[in-house]
Amino acid sequence: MNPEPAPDTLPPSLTGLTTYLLSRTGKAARGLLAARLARRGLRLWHMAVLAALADFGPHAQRELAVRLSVDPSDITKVVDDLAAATWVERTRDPADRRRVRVHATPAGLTALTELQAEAEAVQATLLTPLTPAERTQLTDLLRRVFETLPTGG
Amino acid sequence: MNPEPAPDTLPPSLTGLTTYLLSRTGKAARGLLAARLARRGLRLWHMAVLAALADFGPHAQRELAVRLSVDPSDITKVVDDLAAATWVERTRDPADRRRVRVHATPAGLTALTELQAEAEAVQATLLTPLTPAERTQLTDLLRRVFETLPTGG
DNA sequence: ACCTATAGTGGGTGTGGACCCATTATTTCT
DNA sequence: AGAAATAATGGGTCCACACCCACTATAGGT
Repeated sequence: MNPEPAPDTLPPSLTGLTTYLLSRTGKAARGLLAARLARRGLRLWHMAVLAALADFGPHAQRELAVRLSVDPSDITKVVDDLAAATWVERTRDPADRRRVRVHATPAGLTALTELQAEAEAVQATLLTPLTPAERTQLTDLLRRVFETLPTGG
Repeated sequence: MNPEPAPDTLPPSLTGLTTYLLSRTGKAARGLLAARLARRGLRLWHMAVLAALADFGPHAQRELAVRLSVDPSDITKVVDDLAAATWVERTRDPADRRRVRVHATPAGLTALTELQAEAEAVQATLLTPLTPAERTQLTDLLRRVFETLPTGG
């Protein structure tokens, strides 16, 4: 994650490409957030799953997998961790006992709020060079690009 | 790289975070470009090294490592590949015979132009929802964010 | 001459992410 | 009832990336 490595000037052939800028700033954003979550022993998927439960209520694990476009078997592992932290609970769906309904606990919701605060802190760091108006503008442009993404729009 | 996985709606708690949008669109950008380069048996660093040589002329390998913030031993491997493709040539620096001067061949420069075309194709795909004015606006905002990045100016 | 520092190289490690398969329990279809 | 589909789980694979160390060759300082 390239800590402090004497950043000579990069080739304009690269920095002139929006693709490159997106890729690099995206990686930085991801890295900063991941680092903060790592301090709590978490990864990005933990936050994503919590967010899905908070926004849309209880899910079967398979529903989580579909919504977040993750392999079901990986969802199992993420939910394992969240359950160990008492942030979510698993209950067999009585209507279809194959399904495991996952719901966030109050502690889980509180935790999510903290994680979101972390994300906003990263955001503040990242966007310092922009005025508030420009920040919302950037977010807006990004959201529109994101929504029509080839993979997962 | 999540090909076509039934993209249900994502949690607004996530999509409302600029950090998240940056991370995701950045990853998509990187993924699309990497996929195109992979078809030619290349990775992003190959393009980066070529770009550095094209923009700033011959480098000692260590200079490349510093400029691009890559480990010197990894630069060796990238230059190995580029040399095998006859896109760069290595020559011992007669003034300091420890140094290996790397310079791009004409073939290498032509190749770079093609790679840049690939990058612009990705860019076109990615930014379809935006008007030309908005695209330059996005690039502009991103460049400013990128230039003040915590890691790698 | 001697010692230290630097450039390049090869080989290796650790991590995270995406992916995949086999197994078990349960449901649905016929 | 029996067959086929589905949910969850545990186990692993594969790959890219960043990183690090040991070694050789050369240069520079004293």
